[in-house]
Amino acid sequence: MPRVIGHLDLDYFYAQVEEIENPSLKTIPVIICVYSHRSEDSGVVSTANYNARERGVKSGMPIAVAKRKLAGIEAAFLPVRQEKYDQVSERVMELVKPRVDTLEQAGIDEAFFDITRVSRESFDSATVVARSIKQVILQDVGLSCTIGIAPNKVVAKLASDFKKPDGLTLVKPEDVKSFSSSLSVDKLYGVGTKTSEILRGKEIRTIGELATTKLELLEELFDRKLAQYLHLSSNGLDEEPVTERGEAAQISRIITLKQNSRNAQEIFEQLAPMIEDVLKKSVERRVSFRSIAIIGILADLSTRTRNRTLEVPINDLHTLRKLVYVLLGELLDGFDKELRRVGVRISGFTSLANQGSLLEYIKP
DNA sequence: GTATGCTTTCGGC
DNA sequence: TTACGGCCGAAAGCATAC
Repeated sequence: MPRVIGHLDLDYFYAQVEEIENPSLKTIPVIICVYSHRSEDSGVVSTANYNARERGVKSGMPIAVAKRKLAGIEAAFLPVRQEKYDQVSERVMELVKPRVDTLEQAGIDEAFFDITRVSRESFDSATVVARSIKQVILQDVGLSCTIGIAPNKVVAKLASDFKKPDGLTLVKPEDVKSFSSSLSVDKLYGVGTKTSEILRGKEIRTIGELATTKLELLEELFDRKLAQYLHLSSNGLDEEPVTERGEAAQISRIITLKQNSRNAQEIFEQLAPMIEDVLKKSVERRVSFRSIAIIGILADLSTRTRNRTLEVPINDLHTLRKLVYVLLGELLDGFDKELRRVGVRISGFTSLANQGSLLEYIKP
C-alpha cells in the first residue's frame, strides 16, 4: 500500500524560541549553551541560529570554541531554558495532531506524520496539508519549520534535511532514487560516524553507492539487521509505520560534578537533588517505578552504568536514595578512574492513577 | 530453539 | 592543538524459562 509520510523539523528550535521572545536577537549570532558550571564557559553548544552557524558554530561544540569563533562579534550566549522549550514544543505538536492521520513525536523539535488518508494518497494534496501545517505553526506560535514529504519515514527525513530552514521538499515515489542517490550515506537515519567510517573503508560514500552494494558484502561488515536495513533504506524502501508515542519510558537526570571524584559522599551530595528531581517527575506523572540506575561518565568520557530492577514498584524518596547509594558504591567498584559526570535514571513505570485495590497484586 | 526479561552500552538530537 | 551536556530510545549481550 502506498503511503504519504511527512517529517517535520522545527528550525534551530531553542534559538528560534529565544528570538521570538526577544526579536532583537534576530540580527546577531544566538548560541544556546549547556553550561556545566565547572569553570567559566565550560560546557557545550546545544543549538545556534543560522547567523552563528554561518560563522562555524555547531551543536555539540565546546562553548569556549564557539566564543573564539565569534571573538569581536556581538553575539548572545544564552543558557538553555528547557521547561520553556518543552511548553512550546507541546503547543506545536497539539497544533499538528488534528491535521494528520497519525503523529509520531521523535524528539522535542521533530515529528513524523502519516497523511495517507488526509491527502487521499495524493502528493498534490499533501503539499496543501504541509503548507497548512507550516502556516498554522508560524501563525499561532511564530516558529518557522521545515517539512519533507515522501513515501516513507527514511526518505521523508532525507527530504526535510534537503532544504532548511523554512523548507518544504516533496519526493514522489518515482523520484526517490534520483533524489537520494547523490546524498552522503551519513544523511541516512541510523548511519552515524561509526557506520559511515566502515562504509568509507569500502569506498561507499553516497546512498546510491550503498544501494548498489551487494547485501552479502554488507552482512560481512555489519550484523544482519543493520545490513538489511542499509540495503533497503538506501534503495528508498522502508516500511516502518508512523506510531504515536506515549510518555517517555524512562526519566533521567545527569550533571557534571563540580570536580572529578571517586569519593562516594562527595558524589552523593551532588546526586541528592537529582534523585529528588526524578522522583518529583514520577509523582507528577502519577507513576511508581521498578528500575533504578546510576549513570557515570568517567574522566576519559567513557560511560558506566549500574541498574537494579525490583520485584515491586516503589515511589518513595527514602528507598530511592538508599538504592542509589548502593548502586553508586557498586559503580565505583567497577573501575579505578575518577568520575566526571553522574546521573540517576528510573524506568519500568506503573500507573498509580487508576490502580485498583492491593488485591490485584495477589490475584493468581 | 525460542521467548522473555534484565543489564549495559551506543548513538541521535 | 585542545577544549566537551543532558537527555532519550534502541539494541546488544546475557541469563533464565519453557
